[in-house]
Amino acid sequence: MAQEAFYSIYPKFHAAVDCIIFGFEEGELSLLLLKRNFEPAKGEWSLAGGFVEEGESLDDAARRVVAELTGLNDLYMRQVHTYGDPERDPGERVLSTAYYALVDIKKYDRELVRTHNAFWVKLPLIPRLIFDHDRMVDDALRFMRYQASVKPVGINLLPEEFTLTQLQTLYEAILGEPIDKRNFRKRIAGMDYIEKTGRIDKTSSRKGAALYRFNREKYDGNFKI
Amino acid sequence: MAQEAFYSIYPKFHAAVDCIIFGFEEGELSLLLLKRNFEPAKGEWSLAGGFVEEGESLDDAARRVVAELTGLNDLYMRQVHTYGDPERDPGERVLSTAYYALVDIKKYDRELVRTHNAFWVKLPLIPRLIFDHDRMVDDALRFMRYQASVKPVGINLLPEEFTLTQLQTLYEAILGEPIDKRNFRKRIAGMDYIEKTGRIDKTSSRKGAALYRFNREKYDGNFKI
DNA sequence: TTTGTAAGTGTAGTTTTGACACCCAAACTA
DNA sequence: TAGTTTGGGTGTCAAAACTACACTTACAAA
Repeated sequence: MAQEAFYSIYPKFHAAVDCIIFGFEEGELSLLLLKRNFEPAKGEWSLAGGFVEEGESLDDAARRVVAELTGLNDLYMRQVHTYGDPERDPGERVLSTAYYALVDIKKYDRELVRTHNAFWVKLPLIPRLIFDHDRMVDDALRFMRYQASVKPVGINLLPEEFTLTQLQTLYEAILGEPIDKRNFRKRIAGMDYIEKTGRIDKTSSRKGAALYRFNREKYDGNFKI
Repeated sequence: MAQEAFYSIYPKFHAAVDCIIFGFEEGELSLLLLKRNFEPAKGEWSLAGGFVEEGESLDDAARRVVAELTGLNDLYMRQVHTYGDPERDPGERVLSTAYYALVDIKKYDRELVRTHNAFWVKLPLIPRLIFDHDRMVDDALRFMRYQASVKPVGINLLPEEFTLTQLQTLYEAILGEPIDKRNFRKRIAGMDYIEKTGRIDKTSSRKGAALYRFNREKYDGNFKI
């Protein structure tokens, strides 16, 4: 294309994506992190990342990186921020765009994760990460918390059907503070897009707890106008 | 550096920044837009943009682009999003990171703006923009509105000293809805970081209106803990 | 001195939020 | 089979936050 001539005098850069993959287990948020058995920074901990390929959008690159590690497609993912400090990667200059992903921690491909030498690490135990990945985690966590406080994205960390106690524990983990059970259930009762399935979960208590599910149609109907 | 070998097999891309420059005048938000007298897309309207240079961070590139157009440094600027669709620029592939900037519309360098063939356009009159710049404006506006609802970033659109009526009109423009005068003033009265200067603005009314200023120290003291 | 303009001020009703404690259903055990 | 254990489920009241609403004031200009 003739227009290429306009751009050719400008520099080009490597472009990467780094993914903050959240899971939820035993009442705590976890991140899926790589103990790198490859260069650069072999032996250190990092986020799951990869270079953007020709003809691939940033969003697609992030989806590919997460799918290669977990076997999961169709995850809830959002772009967080792009990091462009010339010194951020000590090797060569790389622009990196961070995405967060929410995973139902029961579902990922354990074999894939093992072969990548990746591990779920609970939030308070996160080790120091390479480059500026610590900051990416901070920013992603803040952004995810904000989103969770505004719309029910947290649902993506739970199985299709969940109990209200699970949902409350999840939100306590996300927001980092205890929530009053009755007030919480009152609020949920006001959300018609979180609906009883009629089924009962018997694993968590003798009495059994009602299972709920998220109804996307009702939610979109309420808010998309 | 030896590590460069790891990256050299991956593609490189042009990286650009595009800036959504907000101003406030006559009770309405405006954007500073370019009527392009240069290729590509000569004759069409676009955001102020530029390519990232070697050794320059994304933030610095955005500051440079805005400074080159307005003569202003030290503006309030925030990264909005990075756009990476391979087809987004019909010329050649370019990753573009959008930033918004808030300008006191009294202060910019008129000569610079004129030579760039740039114009302040009130929000409802914004023309169709090139590439995906329309979407960038949407995203920036949504993000700026959110930030303004949470912290007093709007202040950056006003002169150092301002009246409460100006401030209210500004917030009405940002939020797009009328605000009750007494409730607004009650709320502002509760913010000790918006303080009376003791001076009076006589330009807007016969009676004269008290001038206020934003006290950054008090604000940081209240919220940075 | 009259008139016009924007500045400035308080209250009462409503809604939202937050604190708080007990009974229930079922399974397990003695 | 009675008793115990465990998490599930439910309502009220007080405080705080928010919303609606209308008149007086100071000054300048006519």
